[in-house]
Amino acid sequence: MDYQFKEIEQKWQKYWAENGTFKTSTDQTKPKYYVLDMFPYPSGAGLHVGHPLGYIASDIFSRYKRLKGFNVLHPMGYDSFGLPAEQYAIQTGQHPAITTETNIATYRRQLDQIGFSFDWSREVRTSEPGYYKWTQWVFMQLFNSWYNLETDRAEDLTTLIEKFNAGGSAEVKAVCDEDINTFLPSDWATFSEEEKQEELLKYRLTYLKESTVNWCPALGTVLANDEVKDGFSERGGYPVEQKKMMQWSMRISAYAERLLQGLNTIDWPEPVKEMQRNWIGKSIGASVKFEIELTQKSEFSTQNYIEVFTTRVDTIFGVSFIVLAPEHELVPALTTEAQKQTVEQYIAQTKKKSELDRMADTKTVSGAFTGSYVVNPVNGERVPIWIADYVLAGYGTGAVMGVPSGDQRDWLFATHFNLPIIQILDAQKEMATEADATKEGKYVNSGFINGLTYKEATAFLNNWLEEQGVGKAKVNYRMRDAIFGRQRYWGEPIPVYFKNGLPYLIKEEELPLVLPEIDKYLPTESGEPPLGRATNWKHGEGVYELSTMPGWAGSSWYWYRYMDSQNKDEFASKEAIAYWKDVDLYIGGSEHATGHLLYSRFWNKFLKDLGHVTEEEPFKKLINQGMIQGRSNFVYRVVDEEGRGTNTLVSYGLQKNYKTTALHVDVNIVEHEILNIDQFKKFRPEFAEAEFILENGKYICGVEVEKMSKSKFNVVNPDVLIDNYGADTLRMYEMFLGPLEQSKPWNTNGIEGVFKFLRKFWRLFHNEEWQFNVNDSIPTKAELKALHKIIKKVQDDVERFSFNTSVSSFMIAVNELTDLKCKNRQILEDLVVVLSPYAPHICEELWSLLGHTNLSITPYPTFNPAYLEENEFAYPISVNGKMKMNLNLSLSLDESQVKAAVLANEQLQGYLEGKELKKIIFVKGKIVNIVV
RNA sequence: GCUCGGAUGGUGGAACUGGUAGACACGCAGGACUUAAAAUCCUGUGCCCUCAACAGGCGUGCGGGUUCGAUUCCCGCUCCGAGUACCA
Repeated sequence: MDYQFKEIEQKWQKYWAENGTFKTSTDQTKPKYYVLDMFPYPSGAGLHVGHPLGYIASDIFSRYKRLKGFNVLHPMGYDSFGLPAEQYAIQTGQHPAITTETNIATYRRQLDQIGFSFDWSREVRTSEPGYYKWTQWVFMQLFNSWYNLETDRAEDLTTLIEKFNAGGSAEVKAVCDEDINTFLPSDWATFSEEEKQEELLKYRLTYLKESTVNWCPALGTVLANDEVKDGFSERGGYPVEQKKMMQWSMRISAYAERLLQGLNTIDWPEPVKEMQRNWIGKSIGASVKFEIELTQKSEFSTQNYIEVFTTRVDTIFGVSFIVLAPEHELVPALTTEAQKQTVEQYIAQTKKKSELDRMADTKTVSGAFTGSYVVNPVNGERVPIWIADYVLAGYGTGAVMGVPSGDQRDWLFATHFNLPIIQILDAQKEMATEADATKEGKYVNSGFINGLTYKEATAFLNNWLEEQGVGKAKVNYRMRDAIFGRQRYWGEPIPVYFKNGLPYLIKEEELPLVLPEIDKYLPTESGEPPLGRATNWKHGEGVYELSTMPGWAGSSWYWYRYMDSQNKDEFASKEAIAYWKDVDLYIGGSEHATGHLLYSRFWNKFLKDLGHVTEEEPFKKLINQGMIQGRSNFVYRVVDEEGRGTNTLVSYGLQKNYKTTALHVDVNIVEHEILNIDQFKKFRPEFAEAEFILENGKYICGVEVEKMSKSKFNVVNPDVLIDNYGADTLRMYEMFLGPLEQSKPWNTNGIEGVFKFLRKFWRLFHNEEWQFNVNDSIPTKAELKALHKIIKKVQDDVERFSFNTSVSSFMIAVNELTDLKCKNRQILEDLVVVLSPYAPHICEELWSLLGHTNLSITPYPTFNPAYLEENEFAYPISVNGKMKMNLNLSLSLDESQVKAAVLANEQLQGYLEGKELKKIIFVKGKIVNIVV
């Protein structure tokens, strides 16, 4: 029989499932290799052709590694908490768990028919209580921990309390809230239980705090910074506003430096690392306190200075003004009676501007003078205090020192408001049109640092400021703590209850805290989160937390659960973690660069600090597969004089002769841009009687690359392709499409080529009557050469994730062996093994026809370079990089023999015409060029 | 604005450390088989000049450079894509 892909694929998928072929266990005799895909959120739309791209690549790699003798962990699961299921529940009343279950079933069916080698016995679902029990458990560990700067790691809260008992707050160097109290051990002892809890909350790695949050009214929840894009929610695109709320946060800022340093130790794409570096946003500089001028001092009870953060402390003699963010807490007190109206007007004006306006409008200079002054600590100069919205409340201290000569924004501000511009470096150019931020030259107009260079001045000033107690060198990070609560239903309950307004953890034995049933998935009438509707959502006297965890909670540790997914006593056993350690290869989209991938690194480092895991970084190597875009097809409807659509459609090439409107047409009824008119009439019944203006007898459609979406009729469903060509063809074609990491539009046009290849491959093993036919002859040189070329090529390609080029090489190899009429068993066996990661079903079938079993763990054939060696060559040689001629030369000749042979060559002699032969250029023992 | 990535035939793309640019596939054209179609196979296919062959010229976004030799390295630009954005 010819290649019957359906039969073969069903047969082997069933076989793999029944025999547990890809079930993995810890095997100390083999080296481990952990290949992980970013697990999907099971959306209702099912998989489109873009989703499996990364899974296919990771599957090829996993299968290849198994052949290479590794014990491969390659699991799959679902990130099954999330907004869409909940939005659907709000609309229909159907429980999100049911929606999720249905969607997962679809995903599973679609994944299964592609023939992945996942170990499904390890499947995880983040919305299962058996799983989220451990997400809650991690939360509890974070709640019970603090970050000790002296040991530079997280520690259990008991060590903090010990320090409080021993030396009071002075003993402690921690990453904590700013408003901590200072107290002696004796004070601590007198604190009430409530007071102690309140103080400890400021140190916990997950803590409750009043903070400004991104509030999305349409979704009725807060969002993390990475879930907001340009002032709109990432999911749904609803407007987001700033709001002050009591919120759970994760003290990820404690790990800023380690998260930054860790990037140097992992093999990730540079753009992702760069994004994380920017997100962490480390800047090295100094904080400086500017004392507020005496006249206003009386108004300040707690603070009589303004603290600024600068990366250019060396420019401090050039300060001609101070700018505060309009929201800065000292603004009301600093504003003088005379300036009150101006300032209040300005604040009102900036408040009106939305986040978006403020971002778009970076050119207009605006600001207001408060009427107050500070004193520059280095020279005693009076410096006016302004407010302006180019200073952000959320970064640094919300205040900057204005140095117009060295900073372009300060320059614009100074120019606009006529403030002095002071030259500070002798090498600075004229500052008539812009600031000069270069650090060259020696300082001038700069008091005691005159004559120093940038490096000297910075070091000197940092010291000086610290000695005077008015400043110090400081490192600032842009990364904020991550908001950890969502006012939604479909997420992990936070294992906390409240007593006297303070949070307490439930006991570990009480885990999991199971999500309660509620009547409606909406906030309560009083505006509480949906969990407020649950009856008896109480812990003894206390009420449980009503927020749930954000979407990223469950995905921040899931790779550990795969190591031991059924464990009821631990999130994973010590033995499993010691064996599997970390993820060797992680494949997924780059859209998670500053979300999931950062939070996962954070939790991993935390778990390491507590000794629960062994590695500092969770994902050794990361690959971002490119996005598959949609490729839309269009038909062109002719529009009449009045602009109404007619019943006539004109082919793409002729449309410029008419007035037309473009209409999306289902890509599945277009092949090579030629419209299938019969199917089109069914697709759009209103065009059943339409007239078609054709070119060369065909209707040609227009093409555009857009996002894949139902409304654009450009979604290609893998099910259809598998039905027509089989999973092996789909797998190879997805790889053939182009480099894995490159984004590209999907185009089904070339799939025939891959299908033809698989059929040819099948035929290598059969005679004309479709009988299985291989022989035991001795392989010829040519056959061995073809085989070893492909062994080497695939090995090299897979190791560098260049899967597209191997597909081409397979085609060449099969063409060569077909031409050689190769039926040799030895050759074909090795070929099957080499191809099997790419096209596992057909290879399993042929492997069994060859009389073998256990293809998935058969050793990868050993490459023997001897088969590729050649002795005689006829190859072109250029002279002076120009002319080309063929010389038959033996590669075994040494250099002088080659020279003699070249000189003796008649053709060359004619060309040389007595000119001297200067140089012969060899590459890999071959002459490539002769210089005369 | 900044950072990163990219630009190669009609199309997707190949060329791994500079060494025959365009592999492989699609498409197109022609042919074989067939009553016909499908399937399969064969041939051609970067552009220009040429009836054609031979030969030649031009060719990897643009302009320079290094080199015996550049798609590859360096400098300067143009365009496209992604991320980020008043971060002091």
